[in-house]
Amino acid sequence: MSKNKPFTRKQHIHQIAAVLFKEKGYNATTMRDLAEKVGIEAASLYNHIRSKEEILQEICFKIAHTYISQLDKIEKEEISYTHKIEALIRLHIRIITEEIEAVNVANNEWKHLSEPYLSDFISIRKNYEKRFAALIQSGIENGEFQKVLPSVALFTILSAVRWVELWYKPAREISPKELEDNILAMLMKGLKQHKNS
Amino acid sequence: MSKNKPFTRKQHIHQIAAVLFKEKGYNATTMRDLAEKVGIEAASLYNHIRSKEEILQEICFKIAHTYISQLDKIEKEEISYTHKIEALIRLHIRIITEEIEAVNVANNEWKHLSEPYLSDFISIRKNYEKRFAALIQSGIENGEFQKVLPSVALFTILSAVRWVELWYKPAREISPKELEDNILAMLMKGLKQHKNS
DNA sequence: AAAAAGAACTAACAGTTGTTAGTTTTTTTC
DNA sequence: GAAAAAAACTAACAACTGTTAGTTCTTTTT
Repeated sequence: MSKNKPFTRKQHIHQIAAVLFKEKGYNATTMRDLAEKVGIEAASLYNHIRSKEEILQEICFKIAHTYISQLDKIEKEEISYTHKIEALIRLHIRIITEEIEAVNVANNEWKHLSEPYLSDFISIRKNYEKRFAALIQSGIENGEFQKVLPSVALFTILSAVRWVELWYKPAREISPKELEDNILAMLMKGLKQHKNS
Repeated sequence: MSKNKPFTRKQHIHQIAAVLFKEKGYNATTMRDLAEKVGIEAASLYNHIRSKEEILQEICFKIAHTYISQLDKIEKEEISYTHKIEALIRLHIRIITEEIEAVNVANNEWKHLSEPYLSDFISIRKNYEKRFAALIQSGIENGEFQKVLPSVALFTILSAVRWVELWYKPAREISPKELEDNILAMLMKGLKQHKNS
């Protein structure tokens, strides 16, 4: 029972698995692929994990939990809806740039979860979207935002920040901060020039 | 040699394959799954197609061609950059709502293409993005658009319309036209209320 | 240093995969 | 209606899959 190490072997396996799941997809990644990258035999993986799907489960739910716990915090803050939405957009971009592989897996490979994990994951996600949409709705009622359909605004925002995941590379010439500022400008102000600003 | 039918068996196979590839992913869809949905034995599929991957190839390149040919047309029209970008956004939404399964496959399963198709597909796509970004760039230089990074604007737009593919269902209470209008409003005007409009 | 626990190994399994070979049935052509 | 072509079938293959069993080596604990 020794767990005072900075990185356990299990975490190491998860990390490499996330990279492979992202690159090749969950189904196309074999336990032998994974084992090779880790530097052991496929059978040896089972000293650290219970199954291939367990890896996927832990990646997906870890990311889901990260988003939820941050949303909890933002909901409680006493700031304008504009600032709440901005905070959420920045949050998404930051999580993506920090944990790009895991986020990608959670976004693209969750469908390979088996029940009851699949249903769980979907309902966690729906709940998150509902709460996000409620903030937009409040901002519209408040007069802070234009009268758009909250669901459309929600998905426009969520998908806009999601592209970061497909596109962002640490080596890129643009910093996460710049990225945040530019995306925020696009989403909050729109593409069109306004005569009075 | 009889090809005067409204739908060939091959087209039928492609159509069902697109649905399955979308639902379960390319790798998780077996030829036996596909055959069952078509109503024949797996081996019989090979009277109509050369291989499993050929199906994926034809789906991906058909969609790529649809986008490219429409972009060709829009580039040539003599309208403002604002109208060109709007036309492109509407185009994306329309293609997605009309061919939702095939678009989903082209967007999510292309990575399972083998060479040289993989490289081909990637370069077609990059070329499309380059031309789209050039239109945004011109609009900025022109003063029609805000000074955002063209690449960020490009990806914000592309990803915003892409979510439609994950979200749109023909049974939904919202029509494609409404969807277009709402997304356009979000992207062009932004979420925030402007005092003078 | 002995004992216990952890983590690696080899070998193999049972099931699934895309695909081919060879044959029979159905449809089209003349 | 005979001949040809198209499309279905059954059977099977070789490769690959996740995983287990049993064993050996290495590290930690006492």
